[in-house]
Amino acid sequence: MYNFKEIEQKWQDKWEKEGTFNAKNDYTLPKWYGLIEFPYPSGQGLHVGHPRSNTALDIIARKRRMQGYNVLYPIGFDAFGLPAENYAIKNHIHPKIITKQNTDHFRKQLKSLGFSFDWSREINTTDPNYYKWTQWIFIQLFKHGLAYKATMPINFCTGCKVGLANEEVVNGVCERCGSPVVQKEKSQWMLKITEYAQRLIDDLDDLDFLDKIKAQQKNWIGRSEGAEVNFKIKDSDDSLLVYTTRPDTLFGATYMVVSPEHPFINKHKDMIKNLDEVKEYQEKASMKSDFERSELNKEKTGVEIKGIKAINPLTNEEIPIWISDYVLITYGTGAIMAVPAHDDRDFEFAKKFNLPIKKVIVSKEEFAKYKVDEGQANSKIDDKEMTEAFTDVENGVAINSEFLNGLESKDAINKAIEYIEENKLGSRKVNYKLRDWVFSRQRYWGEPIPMVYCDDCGWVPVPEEELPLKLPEIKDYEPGENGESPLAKQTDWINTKCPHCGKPAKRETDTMPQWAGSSWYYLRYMDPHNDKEFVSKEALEYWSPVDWYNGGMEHTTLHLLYSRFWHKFLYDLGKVPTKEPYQKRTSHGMILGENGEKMSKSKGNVINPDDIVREFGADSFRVYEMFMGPFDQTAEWSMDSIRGCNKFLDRVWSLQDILVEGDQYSKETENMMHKAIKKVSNDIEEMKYNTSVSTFMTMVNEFSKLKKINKKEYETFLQLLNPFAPHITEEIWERLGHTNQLAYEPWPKYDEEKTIDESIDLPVQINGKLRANIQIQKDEDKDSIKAKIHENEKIQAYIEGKEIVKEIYVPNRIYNIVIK
RNA sequence: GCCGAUAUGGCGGAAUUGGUAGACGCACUAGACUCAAAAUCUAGCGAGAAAUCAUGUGGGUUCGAGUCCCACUAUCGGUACCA
Repeated sequence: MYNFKEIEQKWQDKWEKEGTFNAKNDYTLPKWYGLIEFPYPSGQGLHVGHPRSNTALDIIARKRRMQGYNVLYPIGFDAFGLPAENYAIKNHIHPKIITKQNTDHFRKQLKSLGFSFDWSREINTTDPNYYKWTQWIFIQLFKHGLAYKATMPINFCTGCKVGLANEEVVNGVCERCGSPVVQKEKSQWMLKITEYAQRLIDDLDDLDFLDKIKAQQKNWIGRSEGAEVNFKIKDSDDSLLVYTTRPDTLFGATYMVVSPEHPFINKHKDMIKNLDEVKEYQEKASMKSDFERSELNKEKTGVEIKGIKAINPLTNEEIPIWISDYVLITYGTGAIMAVPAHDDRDFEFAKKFNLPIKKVIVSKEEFAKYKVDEGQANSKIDDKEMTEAFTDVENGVAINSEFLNGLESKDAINKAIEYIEENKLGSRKVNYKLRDWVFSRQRYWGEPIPMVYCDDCGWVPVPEEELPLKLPEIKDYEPGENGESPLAKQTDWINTKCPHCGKPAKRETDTMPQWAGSSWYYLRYMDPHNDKEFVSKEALEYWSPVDWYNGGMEHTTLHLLYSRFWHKFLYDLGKVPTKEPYQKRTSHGMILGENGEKMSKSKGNVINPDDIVREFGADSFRVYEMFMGPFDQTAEWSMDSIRGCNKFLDRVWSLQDILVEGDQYSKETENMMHKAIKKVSNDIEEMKYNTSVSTFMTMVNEFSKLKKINKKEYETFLQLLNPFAPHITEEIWERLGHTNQLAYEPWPKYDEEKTIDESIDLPVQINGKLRANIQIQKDEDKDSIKAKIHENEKIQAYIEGKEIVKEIYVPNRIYNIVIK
């Protein structure tokens, strides 16, 4: 048994003292920048999921150093956030103190795992020297019109008493506390991320992100193409604008629907005959939480707005207008034309309220069957027969639609838009699901938004030379009943002078969301102690972009999107040199408890990394997390398995007992050594760590079998294993007589020639079934192989008396005889 | 519903991308060492008496399919009245 406790402490101390892994400020060297998501220092301490990500990229960082790169592998803490604040409210301890305690604990835990972080660049989002620049970026956004105040119906969590971004609402309840979320009108700071929607899609093309991550980004942005069309209101100059992706179905629009919040209703209240009924419906809808609204989506509700009719611009028919909450004010124009025959939701609504259903599209098969002639209305297809809407764009042909008749849906859409534009009825339009980012939080523990409101000048940013605008020390963290920030009670702090005109003015009391600090942290690492700029130009030019970013799948939509947005904004200002922040993004799978369930305190299946380090050592922990399964997939924790990894390292240590001299690979191992170097080198790049570890195990088995390992072999082995198990390998390296550290030894090279076996155990199949193996030389002549095979007794027994149809030889791979 | 993924021994998982299915590890069994146990070491370990059968199910392509194609099923993750 090797003494991992002593060894790991020894090397960690040495690394710390010597700053072994600090990135060099020599900008002439080839660089590599690896990034892991900086942790939120929770009270629970490090989770076993953190080391999975950290070890994976640590391995790459360590390999890159051995390959001669100047490596930046930084670490910091994303320390603003609700848990610390909620803890503060409960226990009356300042979040700053909690955060400091948690951060110290995290730092100690991370250090005990031997990650090659550059601790000299540690950052913390709650440090005024850091959030100074977060505030600075906000001011730039404001100055360029991308930050604005708007009174918006926002998601309001009844538990946290705080406005939430759409992203923080899960199934209608608060992502953090699980309380119901209701709609509330509130003046909020908003960021115009929608302005970047198209670029956030387009620029994905040049990035090396996992496909599923790109897909998630695109889904979230949710681009759709269609048209906006105006429907005239009868007996009025007004019209109602709708958005549709299916302008080819215009002839089938038999009614319209507006969302309960639509201004149309108030505007025309004089014409509405059943105003009370409509108002009552509006009221009911506003009382519903998001949860109820989606919960009730099975059963549609609505009220007809009586007294007002719209005119279908293509058929000139009068159609009714309804109000219903299945139409959302936040998407498109907040109003729709309903085509019940070709939209599932409209169909359901029409069935319930007995509205006409008019079929204007049939499937290609149906179209062929009825031989519907172009330009001819068709009565053979009975609208009443429909039991569900026909929505397939790929397979539709227009009917009963005058000039669209006979066109396939895709062409019909284009023709319809052309017609609409020519006749000034509307225009082509692209829509996105993505909405502007609600950037205000009515909370204490976040970056103060550096804005001042002056009655005369409006919103004025805090002058940049006054940044950071520090978060004031307060005692009461409880948010106000109406959802105001706790800062709203700090009159001393609020009252200030207008930076513009000098008159008395008031500070913004909302703070930034947790996403803010993490939207640009990768930039600060490049130059963390700069007090003149957020990063120096030289550092940016040298380190940009992040070469490889790894983190959890839970952050591949929002965090990634938000930081890409900020980065693009900074790029437009000429402040950063690249269009995108991260060149490559990968994600690790979750680690579940031993019972296959998500680790949680309540389930009692949480594994504490400290216990694992104490019992097996950091190296065993690291090796196990890499061995447990494919890196990008969910894996269950197994104590038995980690013991196996610990045993493996014991055997690595024991190889010292069978060490012999030698400065060349021995004959018996040469082939294996070259293969192993190749395999491990490639595996690391593809994050196939589990098979790298099995390669190491196979090597140890082989050396044990040979009962010897020479110095050269041992050295190469240690070099390959070093990124995975840095402490034990450094220790043995030293014991082999080296005075330099393994961490900067050049990565071993392999010779392709020598990875190829000289003699091959060639499988021989008959009709695709394995029947024998024969020994051949590499690239042996086919005739010679054929002769050997036909001499083989086993084979002869099989082909005796049978007709040989053909013989297939795949050089050096397989030989197959087909018989009848 | 939509998007994405996954399915291989008792278990975690390998398989050079169409070429010997089950590498490596765990668990298990036997042996060595020990008074004994643990640890360690050695050997065995998909099913079947065998022919053979086996990579979620059913088809297909091929000399040859875990891998490719078609149609399903199950599980997991994300998302959802987005017109």
